[in-house]
Amino acid sequence: MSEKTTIYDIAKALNITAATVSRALNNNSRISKATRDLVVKKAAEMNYEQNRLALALKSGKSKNVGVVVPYIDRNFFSTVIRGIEEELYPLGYHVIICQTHENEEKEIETISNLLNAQVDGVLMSVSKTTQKTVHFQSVLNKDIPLVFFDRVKEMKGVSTVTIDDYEVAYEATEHLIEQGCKRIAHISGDWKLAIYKHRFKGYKKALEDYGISYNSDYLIKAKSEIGDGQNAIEKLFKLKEIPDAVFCSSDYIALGALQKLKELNVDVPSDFCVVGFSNEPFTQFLELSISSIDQVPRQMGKTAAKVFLEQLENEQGKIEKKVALKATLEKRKSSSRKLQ
Amino acid sequence: MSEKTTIYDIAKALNITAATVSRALNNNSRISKATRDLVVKKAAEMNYEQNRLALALKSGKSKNVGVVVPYIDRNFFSTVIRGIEEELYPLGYHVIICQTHENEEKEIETISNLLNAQVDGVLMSVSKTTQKTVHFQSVLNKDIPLVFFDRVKEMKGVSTVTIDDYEVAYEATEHLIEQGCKRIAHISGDWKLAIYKHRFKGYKKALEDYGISYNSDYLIKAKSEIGDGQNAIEKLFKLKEIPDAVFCSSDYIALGALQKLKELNVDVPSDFCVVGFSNEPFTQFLELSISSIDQVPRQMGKTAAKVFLEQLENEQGKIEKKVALKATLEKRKSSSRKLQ
DNA sequence: TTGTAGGCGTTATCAG
DNA sequence: CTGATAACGCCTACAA
Repeated sequence: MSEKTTIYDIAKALNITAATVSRALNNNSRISKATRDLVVKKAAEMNYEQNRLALALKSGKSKNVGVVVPYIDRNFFSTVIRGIEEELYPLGYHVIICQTHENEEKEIETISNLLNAQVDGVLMSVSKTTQKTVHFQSVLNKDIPLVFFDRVKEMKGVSTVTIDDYEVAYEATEHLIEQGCKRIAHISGDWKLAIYKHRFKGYKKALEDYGISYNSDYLIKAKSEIGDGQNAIEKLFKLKEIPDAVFCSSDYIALGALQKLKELNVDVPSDFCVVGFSNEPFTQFLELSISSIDQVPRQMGKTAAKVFLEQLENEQGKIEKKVALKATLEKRKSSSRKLQ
Repeated sequence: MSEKTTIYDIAKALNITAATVSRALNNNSRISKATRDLVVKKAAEMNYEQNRLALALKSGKSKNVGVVVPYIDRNFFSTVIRGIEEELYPLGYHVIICQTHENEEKEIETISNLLNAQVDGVLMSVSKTTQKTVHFQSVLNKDIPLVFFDRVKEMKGVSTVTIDDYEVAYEATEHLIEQGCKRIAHISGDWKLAIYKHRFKGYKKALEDYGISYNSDYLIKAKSEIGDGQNAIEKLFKLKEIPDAVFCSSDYIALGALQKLKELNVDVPSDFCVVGFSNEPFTQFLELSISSIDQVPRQMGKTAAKVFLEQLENEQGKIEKKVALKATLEKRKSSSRKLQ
């Protein structure tokens, strides 16, 4: 029972040739209905299942895609992957997932492994530390679609799927201004990642448009952890002109900020407003729920998958698509003065 | 540049045969250092990379494992997968992920696809709706290791990795008793899943051991959503003898319960204690943090991977391993009277 | 409509 | 130590 039956086994049992079996199973036009039925029946009887590996080797298409992310258990990434899987599974693709742990070396190695495994495409979010682009180039050199989502690297030949970071950051800042905030701080991330730069620019533009002068003391760069949010608030509250709002590039920073604000007995949102980024599940469960930006991760995954498929079709065209999805600001208590 | 170089290309360039190239690249003993160096150098020069697909077809080992879960973006599952990936990647395995959406048909189809793709093993958490076991049997029939984690089905030949649901449920209930709770309710899930039954039994045993008689009015079966927690509390508070604590099989239920309790102006934990299950990230971020049980998902993933590897080695032995990891109760505010 | 033969890229076996 | 050959399972010209 542990033996796998091949088309040869079926052929032998039916006294025909493997080629005929193959044709019958693939609904090839050049086959008589009689033998087709016969073969199909026998195949079922013998529990035949096509060996995708052999097919892959023969056809040059593995029907696998590689998905590379920093950490798979980050809510944002796992949701993107969910979208990718749901879009690609019905078409017969399998999704191979790999983690870089935000490590460039690992990313390079991973991509090489994926290429060796003959994936039909690579969908990824680049690691924070990544500087080189040779590994991306090696994907392109093999004419394999490369799609970046969220964390992108600008390169010729690769498609990208992002959110409109600039616009939504503008929108968030505008929202804070509308709440009556005058001294709006911004906690940003590592500018090596374009997303953080875009968010900063949207923030700054909104200030300008509303006649609020940009104060560089109000810009803090930090990692994305709770402690960083606490530290940032501590720092901001030592300034001569203490801010009255903060737009954070991460929900964890926003959470840390809120914790520290509570410690300082600052009333949120009356005296201070907070907006986060990512719409992590916890933001809505808090007593003092956190306004945040939904990055539509599932849609991003589905879109990335679709872009991959498009690239696959236009193998000659080498199309390079840049999609920016509309992210949405979820207004919650931490920044809703009027609702109080 | 889009051409992939094979060992034949190298052989041709060096005027030797492909077999020799293969040997050189695989550090076969029967090869002279001179030619080996020559080949290795040339291979690097020509950007040679081994085609895993061809190797897989030849060897019968794809170096891929399939991981099947209901939804990949559930924190618990994505963390398990993280553990699996981290354990298996260094050994050259790739992880293929598939979602069942809690649908038996999809689960059956998925496993069939995975088998066709010649995965070397299947690691999975069964869908809530699954009744049949034929698809699991078909994995075993091909002598491919099958490892269940968390949500298992008892079958000969499969290994399982779970947490000690019974013990930790006992521990949680005991903890509530120690807080002085006398009328402890339990919100359970669908008993088609063994985990829920085990948790109930642990809960019941603890009551018995402490001389508290079990009251069937205090047992509520529910799904795992916030609304279910709210409804449960509503129901419990209509009883003649209103409970003073609840042990929930899910953190979302615990959250819903707390929301409703607040609505009813019940003081937690002074007048009512709550314990959840899963240690979802949000439980610790809440103002009124929720006591919960950590299912050590990362460790579960790593363990499942190790068990898979063991099964692989003992291909003859057909060992069947049942591992129960020690889960830990994280005591937080929702049930900590003494700390208040 | 069906059979024959070759090849996808590797490795293993058997000679030499 | 190296070369030739076959085989993994499948598909697809080409020939019959």
